Amino acid sequence: MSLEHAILGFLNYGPLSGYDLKKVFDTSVQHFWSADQSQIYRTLARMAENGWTRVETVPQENRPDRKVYHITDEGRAELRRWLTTPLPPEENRSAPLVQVFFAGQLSDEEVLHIFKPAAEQMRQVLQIYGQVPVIFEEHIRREYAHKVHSPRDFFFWMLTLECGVVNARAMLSWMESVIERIENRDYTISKELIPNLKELKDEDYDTER
Amino acid sequence: MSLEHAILGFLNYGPLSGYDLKKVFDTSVQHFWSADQSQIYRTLARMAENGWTRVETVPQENRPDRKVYHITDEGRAELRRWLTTPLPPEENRSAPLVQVFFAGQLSDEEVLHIFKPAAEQMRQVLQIYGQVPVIFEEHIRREYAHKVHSPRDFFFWMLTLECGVVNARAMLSWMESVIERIENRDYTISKELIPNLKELKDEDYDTER
DNA sequence: TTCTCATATAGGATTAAACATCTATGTCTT
DNA sequence: AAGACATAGATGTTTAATCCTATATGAGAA
Repeated sequence: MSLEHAILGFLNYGPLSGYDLKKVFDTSVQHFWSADQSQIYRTLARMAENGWTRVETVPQENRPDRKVYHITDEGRAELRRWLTTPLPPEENRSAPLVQVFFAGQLSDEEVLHIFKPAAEQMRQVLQIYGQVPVIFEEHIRREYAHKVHSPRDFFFWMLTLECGVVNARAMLSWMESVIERIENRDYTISKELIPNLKELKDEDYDTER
Repeated sequence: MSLEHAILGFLNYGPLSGYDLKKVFDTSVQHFWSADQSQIYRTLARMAENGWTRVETVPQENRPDRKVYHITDEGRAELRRWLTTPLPPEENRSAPLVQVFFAGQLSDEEVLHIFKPAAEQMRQVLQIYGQVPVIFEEHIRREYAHKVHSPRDFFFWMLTLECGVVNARAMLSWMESVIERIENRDYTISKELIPNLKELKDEDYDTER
């Protein structure tokens, strides 16, 4: 699980409570790792049992005590171990691609009715990405200034955004090319993208159905 | 859940057993939707309770009975409903990006030690994608020829591959650009990709640590 | 005055999935 | 003769995550 390691990564910049962590997740990594509030609390509790974190209970008046988590030496070791370990290839499950795979069972109009909102969604994602650095910088300047260590840290933070933009642009232009082909009733596959494709001949199809 | 709908999609081409389905998943959609064997059986059982499928038990000698699942009218209706419903935006969790985000805590060499295997992995993925149409076509010609309906069906199947290739290429060239920048100790963010980025000045950083 | 928002933590229920293991047997290879 | 592989199905356990709800209270807005 990476939630644990993401938490360790943040705690390594300084101690935080569950509440703090939720805010940090939402304002910095939500574009590639969303975290549920209750999940954060539960994970934090488990990590304290593991010995990766140490809890400091800060009493407050008229409010539940803040439980501030500090990273321990074991936690730091685990973070380093994980950060330097190449990850096994992810298998990405994509529900939209399931729709595409079975889209032959729909009419052209219905297919476009799926692709057009999806393309529009991608454009919105790109817009949101455009605003992430603004929000992120505000946040850094206000509350977390003391946690920005160096331009090099900042570089890696922004790389994750770059990755998102690259991805979203690639998806968008692919979707647009699909929309164009369908509108032109041109059901051909890009030879450039899929070179090993032999064209199936008519006799390969069961035209009975 | 899309596993249900993927199963409905396949059953709509013709009745299949759990065992058949596992093979079909592994040879056609594994590049964007892997399915666990036990998960398939359980889902199939649930769907039969739902009324989306009907079970036909085919006795065999010296072997467990085959339980062949047929799609019902309700199942077909549900499939259509789902296929024509635009999906809410997916939030993609990416453990590798978590590593990138916290890579500032590592040395350049250690970062390259993550990125280089990742890039190599991507190249392999692209190689595998190159062979998918070959395997897929063999499969179609042998066992599932009767299930290929039309060039249009085939078009959508191959679109899912196109998408994978587009994605993998985008990721690979991004990774290569990151590797290059790090090797040159050039920690700059692409202005073309992230235009809204104001450069942080030295006084914005806490140089104490 | 009521309502929402912010602060702060936490438990219950449910879900999708992964992982391991089990039951049977036929065929093919070493 | 032993082992691997294919056929065919199924259960138990654990994990990560989501959703909903509960407990407290202060501050500010409608």
